[in-house]
Amino acid sequence: MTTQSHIKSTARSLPIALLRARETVMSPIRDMLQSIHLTEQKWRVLRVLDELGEVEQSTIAHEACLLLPSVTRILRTMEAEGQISRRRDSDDKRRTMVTITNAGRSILTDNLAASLAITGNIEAQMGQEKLDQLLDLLEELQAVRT
Amino acid sequence: MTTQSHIKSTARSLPIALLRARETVMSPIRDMLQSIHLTEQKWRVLRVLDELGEVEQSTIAHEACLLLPSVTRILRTMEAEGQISRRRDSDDKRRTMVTITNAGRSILTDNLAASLAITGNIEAQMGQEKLDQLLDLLEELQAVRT
DNA sequence: TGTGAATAATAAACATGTTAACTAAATACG
DNA sequence: CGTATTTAGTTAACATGTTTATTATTCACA
Repeated sequence: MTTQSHIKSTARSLPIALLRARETVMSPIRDMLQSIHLTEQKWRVLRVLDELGEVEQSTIAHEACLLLPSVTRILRTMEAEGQISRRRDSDDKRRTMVTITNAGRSILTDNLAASLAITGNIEAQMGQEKLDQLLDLLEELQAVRT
Repeated sequence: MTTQSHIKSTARSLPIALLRARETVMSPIRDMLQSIHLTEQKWRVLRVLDELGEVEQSTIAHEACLLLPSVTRILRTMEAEGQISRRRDSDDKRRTMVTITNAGRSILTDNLAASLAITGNIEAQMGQEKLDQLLDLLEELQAVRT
């Protein structure tokens, strides 16, 4: 028995449970990313760009769960490193359109096997069905109006 | 069609899906915390201490998904603000034992109704059964060896 | 069509998180 | 015993994220 104030256990607190689960999943991924000198944030940007093609910076921010000022700084270094390219949109000159370069895409493909191994390990322990179910529920949760 | 490199969509990427789902859930909670001048991290520390009673700082770090240097800094200000108290363990003088104070516990109880309302809203949209299922799956995922 | 509001992005100041090095205490075990 | 290793916590330097203000451009609509 503890001194608890009749509050739901942290394991049943949705934000804490999501955070802890994410830490578990990210641990081996962080190891992989560290070995290729890529931050978690840059990796998400590459994933989003690979998926969506050419998009504006606000879209990257939204999809990769980053704030726009972070995106500005991150893209500046990613452009310098040749992983992405940027151009001013001619229709709306406020917009900067961003695309992944071949070099950027190579980073993803070069590490595809390692990524699949990490996912495979989790799938082997939880079972494919449960993992799919979890991803379905997470997608549904994302769609909730808050 | 996009330029995609045969990589699973980000919505089916476990770490990205967990992050996005967490952003959805945290949005109203962040509003609540901002109104009581509490950071997300301090809120997690209070939740963990309320749940576990007196624990050492490493335990807080592990349970609240924080690094030890962050815990050091966070606890220093929380002690100054009277939300927690610390004492040197007499058996093992390396350890610092931490407890939540009544003032700290009050912060949790004072905001219990608001927290329940946020959870209630999500539950109303997803259904209790699915939410329970999601929490079960998240607990299971946390237990995976990586 | 012109003027106020909204939007995209950036810059600067600040807060927070992270890494590496360090201190103090405890443990392992030769 | 006593010396090497491990552990708990802190500090300091650095990297990253966050907030607020600013600029440039476009949109809304009177």
